[in-house]
Amino acid sequence: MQPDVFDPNCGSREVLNLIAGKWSALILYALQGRTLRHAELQRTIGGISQKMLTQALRTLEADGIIQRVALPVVPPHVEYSLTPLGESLSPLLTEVCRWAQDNLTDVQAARTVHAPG
Amino acid sequence: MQPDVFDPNCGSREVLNLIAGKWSALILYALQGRTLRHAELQRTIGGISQKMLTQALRTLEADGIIQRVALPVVPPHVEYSLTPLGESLSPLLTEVCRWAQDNLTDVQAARTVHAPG
DNA sequence: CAGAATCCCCAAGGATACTG
DNA sequence: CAGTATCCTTGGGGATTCTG
Repeated sequence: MQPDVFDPNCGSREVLNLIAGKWSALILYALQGRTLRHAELQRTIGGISQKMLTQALRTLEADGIIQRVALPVVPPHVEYSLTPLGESLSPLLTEVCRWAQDNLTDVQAARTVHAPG
Repeated sequence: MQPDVFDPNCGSREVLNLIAGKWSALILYALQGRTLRHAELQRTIGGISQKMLTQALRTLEADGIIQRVALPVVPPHVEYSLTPLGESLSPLLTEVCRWAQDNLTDVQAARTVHAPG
């Protein structure tokens, strides 16, 4: 039996929801091919709160998507990067982010047509 | 100035959030290359409520992603399909759904390692 | 700097009932 | 069949404060 995202009881549905989170795609996009620290991530991703960033990072780490490395120094120095599993997912979400940017105009035009007045 | 999903004030962020909705990816996945009626969509996507399906369809329609065709018959017959814009987005989300299915095992393994006991 | 903890609010979303 | 309307609950998520 293959995993099936159309099946609400299949684990792949959770995985999909993890990805569908408001911030996951942006975090993966930001970590594409580079390592960033907590503060750098927050600065890169405009509008994300510290709480949500931490929470998303924890979840993504638990799911094996990103790797967290804490250097034992004072003040703390924590680096986040993609795992191989994350590297395989990142390009897909990057594509989606790019699509959002590239097709913004078309979407806005559709909205105008659809909601006249 | 290019659209930038990292900018919280850029419209592309909304577009991304539209995609990031809990059901959008599944709906686009389900409509990949075919036309489905309301009830068929609900049957295909396990676990979605009628309310959420209708709501998501309305939003996707307003954003020019899907097309709604209501045949003037009794009882009502309404068909949903992708617009050209939707056709350009669908493959990307389909990839993400497939990734969720294909990498379910790895994610579950990572969770087990990460949360021992 | 990284993040844990707390408070609080609103929107997502489910369940149910009703309509053309 | 394809919705709309209503009620209600959950938790997503922001703001703020505190700590090693």
